Amino acid sequence: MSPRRAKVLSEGNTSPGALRRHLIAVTQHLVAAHGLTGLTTRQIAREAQVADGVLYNHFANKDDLVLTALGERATELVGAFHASIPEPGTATLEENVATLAQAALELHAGTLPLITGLFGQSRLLHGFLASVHGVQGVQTVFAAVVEYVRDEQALRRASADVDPVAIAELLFGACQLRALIALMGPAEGRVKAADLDTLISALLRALQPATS
Amino acid sequence: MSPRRAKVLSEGNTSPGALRRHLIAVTQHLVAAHGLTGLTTRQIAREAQVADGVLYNHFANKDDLVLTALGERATELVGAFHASIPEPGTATLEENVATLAQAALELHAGTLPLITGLFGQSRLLHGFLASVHGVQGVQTVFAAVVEYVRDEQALRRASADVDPVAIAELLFGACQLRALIALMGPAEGRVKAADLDTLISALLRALQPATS
Amino acid sequence: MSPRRAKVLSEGNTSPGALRRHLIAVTQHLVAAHGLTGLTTRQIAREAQVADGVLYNHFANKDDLVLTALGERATELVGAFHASIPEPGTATLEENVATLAQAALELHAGTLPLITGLFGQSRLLHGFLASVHGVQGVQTVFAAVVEYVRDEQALRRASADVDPVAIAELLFGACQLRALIALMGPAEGRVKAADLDTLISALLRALQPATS
Amino acid sequence: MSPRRAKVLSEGNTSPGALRRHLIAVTQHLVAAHGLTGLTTRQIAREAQVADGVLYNHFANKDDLVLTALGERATELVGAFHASIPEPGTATLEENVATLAQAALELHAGTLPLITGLFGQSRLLHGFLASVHGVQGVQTVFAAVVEYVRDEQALRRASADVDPVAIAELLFGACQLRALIALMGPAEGRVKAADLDTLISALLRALQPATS
DNA sequence: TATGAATGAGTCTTCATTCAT
DNA sequence: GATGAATGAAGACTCATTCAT
Repeated sequence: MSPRRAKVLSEGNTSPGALRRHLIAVTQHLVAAHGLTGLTTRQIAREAQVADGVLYNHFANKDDLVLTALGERATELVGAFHASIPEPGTATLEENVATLAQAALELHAGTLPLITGLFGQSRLLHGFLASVHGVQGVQTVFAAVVEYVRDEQALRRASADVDPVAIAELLFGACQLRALIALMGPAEGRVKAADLDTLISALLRALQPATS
Repeated sequence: MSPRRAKVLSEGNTSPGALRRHLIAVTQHLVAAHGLTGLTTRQIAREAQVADGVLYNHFANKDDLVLTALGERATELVGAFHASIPEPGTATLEENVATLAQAALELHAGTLPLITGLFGQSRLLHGFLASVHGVQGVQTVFAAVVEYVRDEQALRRASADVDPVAIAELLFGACQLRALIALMGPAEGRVKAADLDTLISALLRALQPATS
Repeated sequence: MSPRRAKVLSEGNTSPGALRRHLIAVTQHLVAAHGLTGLTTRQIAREAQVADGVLYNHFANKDDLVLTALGERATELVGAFHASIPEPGTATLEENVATLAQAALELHAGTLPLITGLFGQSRLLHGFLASVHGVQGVQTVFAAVVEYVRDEQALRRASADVDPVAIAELLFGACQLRALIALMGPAEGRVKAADLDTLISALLRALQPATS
Repeated sequence: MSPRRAKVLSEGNTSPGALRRHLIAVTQHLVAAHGLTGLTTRQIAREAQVADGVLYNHFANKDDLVLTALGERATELVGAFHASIPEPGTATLEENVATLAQAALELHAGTLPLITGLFGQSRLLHGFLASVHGVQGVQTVFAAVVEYVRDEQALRRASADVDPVAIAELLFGACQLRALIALMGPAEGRVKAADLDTLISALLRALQPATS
């Protein structure tokens, strides 16, 4: 009579798209935990406690599911990062840079495991980039940091002599490096509250206005 | 005494292990061009213009070949980097940082495509790390940069107030970031002479001795 | 709810595990007909009129299928033999020995082709022995004959001077010998009603009570 | 100049066919030790300390080598058995039956591992049977036992009422059974001096002349 | 004749995808 | 929509055989 409901979904939840969301969540979880490389549709189905075929009722194919899951997660992470960007001129520059560094570390720690298996699979990679460009693109993240630095320069809290893009590259790069190294270690306790102090000090030296 | 030779190998090349080297080179090329993920033994064989089974006359299995190829290439890149490290106190600090940055960019641009598909395949990843640790390990690269900075600090050409490790992280991180972004672009013309000037300026600001 | 059905299975046969049983039967047939040595998964699939991969939907791997098929068939044969063992003291000793001999011949004729390819493949061999020991073990077959002889000795229908184990060895051995020789002949018409009369006479001479 | 000599062969041994014999011996050894199933040409070559290809300089192909090795060994074993057959009328019947039983056990213990992997490979099996028929065939072994029994019957040392063929079947069968069971146990210490006393007693009962 | 690397058909197995129910 | 067995194209690897030297 009524369409069969997947066992996992609580009985009350018959809203259309509930299973779709469940599959996305499971996929995100599996990718974050074990990477893209070993991921099979059967694993996803089993972890989701759902039949092997359901996937194809909600997605065109595996790539579609994976890309959707990755895209959504990336959008979340990007959103979280944007929300963390401090208002220029408030607090101290040091506090703000620390905030940015922490946020950047979390962004990369979250992002890197997702995309690590994407390179060399151009179809997936470009699908991912396309899906991420559309919404609140990744490049906006970088731009936002550049923007922040520029604003602080305008406010004379940062030296106008340093290139804001270079600062953003140094900040993001160091965080990405740390995230990548963490990825090579044991799977547990990936990033947590890393000690970013020395990095921040060095960046502040680069930013500091000329001591008149 | 002399066994059959593979058709691909030029007639003059009868040196033992020629095909082994050929397979390694082909594998390095394929990994650099398309990543580890889609790499199949048949692809390697076809690209090498050789029968499917040859691989197993020279390597224990696919992993053995891949690890050997990756390890050799990494060792080459590491060696090239080490050779580029300037002597502290010679030339100007700026010239030296520029040299280091260029070398770091080349190192990461060469390294990243190799290891990008390694994450999530712990067997391969750890095999790779083990094989690279043995000789002139990767970690020595980072240490060498730290060492260089420390030496310049001792020579008073760089401020003693900045953490050498932080500088190395910023330098390597920014280069890795650029390499990763290049990886996402069109497959051709990966690195070339990148414009590192703004990065170098920013780093120099971080390094500069207090203007007394 | 009802999944796709394999084309081979008659339309009426929707019982779960039908294809599993089909694969087992096909495997038993192939092993009985051509032995274990040349048996490939593709042969099984083709003979079963089924795709190459089905096997792995129902069994962990080829060994699992083969062991299951062999174990089931052996259990059947052992069961049939046990059912044929006459009640001591009933009928005549000669009739009973004839019954036993016929049953033993059938047991060995059925068993020998199954295990003939097992030697030298210790993994399979031990798997088979383990799987057969569990239920109504093979060794119970031998013990049952020994038991029968002992009972007839207690009833004074057989001489107490002869070793029951020796009688069982002679009986089983001769039947195994015939089964092996049949295996070497043309593949068709393996056993049929063999002429066991002379064997039975000889065994009865060994069993006969001392003519006082 | 002089044709290359295989390293294993002592330098003095340049007689043609020496390497051929070496390969046969190695093959016999390997088959006896590990059976036919896992036997590869490379194994043979390595064990023989010889290049992979030599085999094809002395034999048409692997089957030819294997069949030759098996045939020779079988002929040896058959010869040894024939040599053991006692002269009818000499010694006691019991001693002679014991001698025959021991010889039969050795024959089967040596033969069975050789042919165990042959069933189900009709090409090999029939090649083997053909090669053994030619010379001093296997069936002559059985016939010789029948003959022996018949002679003892003529000498009145064995009852004329028992079928000599049946006696031979019982004797050979029991020995084959023991050899097969030994094959299923641990690989070491295959047969050795088995306790055949009870078997011999039982056979003697079957053979004993009517107590007039 | 001996060498031993090269060959490639064939083996077991995996896995994204389909589809009858 | 949901189910889960069936499908079959690939993938890694083996091994008897060939052949230039």
